[in-house]
Amino acid sequence: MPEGHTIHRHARLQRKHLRNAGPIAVSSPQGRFAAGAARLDGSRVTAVQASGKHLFYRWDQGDTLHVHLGLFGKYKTFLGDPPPPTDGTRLAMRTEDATIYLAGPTVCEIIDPDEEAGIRKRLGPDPLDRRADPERFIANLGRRRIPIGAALLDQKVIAGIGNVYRAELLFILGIDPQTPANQLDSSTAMALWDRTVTELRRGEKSGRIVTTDPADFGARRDRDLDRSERLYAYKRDGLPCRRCGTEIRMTEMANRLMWWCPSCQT
DNA sequence: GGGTGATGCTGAG
DNA sequence: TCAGCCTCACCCC
Repeated sequence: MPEGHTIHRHARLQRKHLRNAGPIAVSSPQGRFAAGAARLDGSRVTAVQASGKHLFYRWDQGDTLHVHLGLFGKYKTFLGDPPPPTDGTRLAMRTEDATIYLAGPTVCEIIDPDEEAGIRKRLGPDPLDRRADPERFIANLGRRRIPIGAALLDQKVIAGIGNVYRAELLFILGIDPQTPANQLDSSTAMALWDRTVTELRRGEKSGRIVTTDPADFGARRDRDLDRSERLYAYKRDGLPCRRCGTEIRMTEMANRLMWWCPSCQT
């Protein structure tokens, strides 16, 4: 379930359990991270940081653990006695009161400072980072001729947007996904950044992606919405646009499926 | 119980 | 451009 909001949420929630807990029991039930787990076992976590879709854990013996969930990766956290790990559990971290299981990540590795610098260098500004500079995002767009629908998935342009938010943000701002990135005027680009910040923060808080207005469905909170009510465009091909009634269309862009309203997004 | 799709990304060609 | 990787939740019998 991982776009940037999920990763930042994991960082925030796991920080509570891991940071300044006692020594952490680290293992790799599945075995594929056995050497790394052995190296971390019994150490303490001093920080958990999210950057785009990457997670970095600082350990007091100097190591940094790097995790990227990819498409399939999932965390599960249990308070008290955890159930036995599944066959796919790559990493288990256990403190006195919580156990965190990680399964299916694309990346779970111990890295050195140079490697971390390399990863960070490849990332554009992160809308969930309060120190992020929107001007960098605008400058990045200005340098690309690719469609904005492709640029938003490029983590070097902006870090943390995934396939759902790409479709939703372009719909909300009424931007045709085919528009070349360098042809967005700077006020539109700034509005796109601002809305991205708003929506990702909203997702980080609630733990789910909701871009519609609950009030439109007679609901009070994001969590009260049915699955079919949460989004404007994503996976709604063939259904009427919530704003104008035109059929939502589906196409492929940057190797991923993309949904948009041909009448609202021009 | 089996089949399938998924909110990601890389590296080979 | 495209195959490949990683795991599990969900859907349909």
